[in-house]
Amino acid sequence: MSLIQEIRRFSSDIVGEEQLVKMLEKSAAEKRPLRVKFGIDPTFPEVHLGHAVPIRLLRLFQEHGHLPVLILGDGTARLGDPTGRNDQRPPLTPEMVEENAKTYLVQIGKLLDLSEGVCEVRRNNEWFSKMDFFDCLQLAAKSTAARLLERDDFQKRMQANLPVHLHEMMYPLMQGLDSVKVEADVELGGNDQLFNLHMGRQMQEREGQRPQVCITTPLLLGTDGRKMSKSYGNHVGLNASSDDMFGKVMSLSDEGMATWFSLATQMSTQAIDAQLAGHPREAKDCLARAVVTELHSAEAAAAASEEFVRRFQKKEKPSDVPEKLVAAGAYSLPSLMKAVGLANTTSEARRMIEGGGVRIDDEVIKDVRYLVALEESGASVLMQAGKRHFAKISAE
RNA sequence: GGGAAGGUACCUAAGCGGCCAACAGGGUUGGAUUGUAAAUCCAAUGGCACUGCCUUCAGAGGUUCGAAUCCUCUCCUUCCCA
Repeated sequence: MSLIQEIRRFSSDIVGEEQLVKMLEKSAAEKRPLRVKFGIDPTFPEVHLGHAVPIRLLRLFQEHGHLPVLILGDGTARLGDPTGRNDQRPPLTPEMVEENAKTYLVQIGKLLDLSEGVCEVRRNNEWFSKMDFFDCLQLAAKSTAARLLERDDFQKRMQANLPVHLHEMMYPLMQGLDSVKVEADVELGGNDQLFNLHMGRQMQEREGQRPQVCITTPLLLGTDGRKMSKSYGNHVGLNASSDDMFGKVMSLSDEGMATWFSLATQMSTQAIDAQLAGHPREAKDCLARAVVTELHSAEAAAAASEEFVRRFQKKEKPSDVPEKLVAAGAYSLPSLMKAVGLANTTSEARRMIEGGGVRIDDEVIKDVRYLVALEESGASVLMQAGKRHFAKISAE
């Protein structure tokens, strides 16, 4: 399959498709790689599979000899992309951003070769930190209020009588400036990024550069069918353990499977169709294996699958239960649960107990005043809270 | 600068002097069922040394036996006019 065909598979919109075809031809003839920009703001400590879709497309370009320009938005992260948001997020401190930026590189490195020569990693503070107020004014002069207010998010917020802050309108301009600074030929992003990508294209044109081609990738929805986001808890982190990742994928709704197959795995369309024709559970197992294989290993995937069957289909205990040590003594059950982290508060622990969700050594305990006797050093009990959480508690 | 409407738990949103830890829906959590899918049903949903106690209804004061509810000031948001 040619590069352009593969690109089409992973994209939902290509602005300047004809231009892209010509660029690819020219690049091949002149042996000059295209500069393909992808920017990500280190606003959270975790990168998830949703982010992985454009990254995978970026890798595709890389495999074909082009140069990924990865922008870690340590400048833009301070502001935060208002896309899809109807509230302002609390501003991040430079320290938090730096912390996140480091882990981002590790996580993205699982999918993309970040070695020098085959990839360019930039931080946009390189230019934003040097701009003074008048530079900012100049940047603001690059667009108009009407143009920026066209954005869907802003429209919706204004209709709902919610605030739209001035600095939020700067975000697309900042992202556009990135494109100018790195002289991007192509920029990738999720399909909610179209507006921002367009801005880069326009700004480059104003600066006398060749406008970038904008490619957006379809959105990978979270396991519950909503937009994948950490705050919904429906995301699959690239850093997640193999068991966790496998379990998350298995909890995916059936409707989402087809998209997940095509966006989160490397499988061919034929292989995917074959899977989808079978039992949904088997298909999902195959999907989960594929995902875990890419981010961990085939062995880890096989192990995670077995573990999953053992735990949830056969309802056996997990093969390794975290062990917690406590001082010898008798404990009231709710406070012990809080102490070992199976509940956030004792009230929460009580609720679980009353709801029949707590077992000690396989026996359901419904009495909130139950005392766990761990008087002798070395004594231990197996505690289960809910379906997934286990702890082996031993007395010191 | 002038005028109007608002700020209630994770979100939406009732309550407008005692029956309020606060209606309802969403979400979340636990349970049943199941393919840890969907759908459905039940329950819980501020904290704690839990038949009680403590801290909440933007913030600070005040009125009252008693305030989320009334008054004063402050902070924040939106809308209209300039």
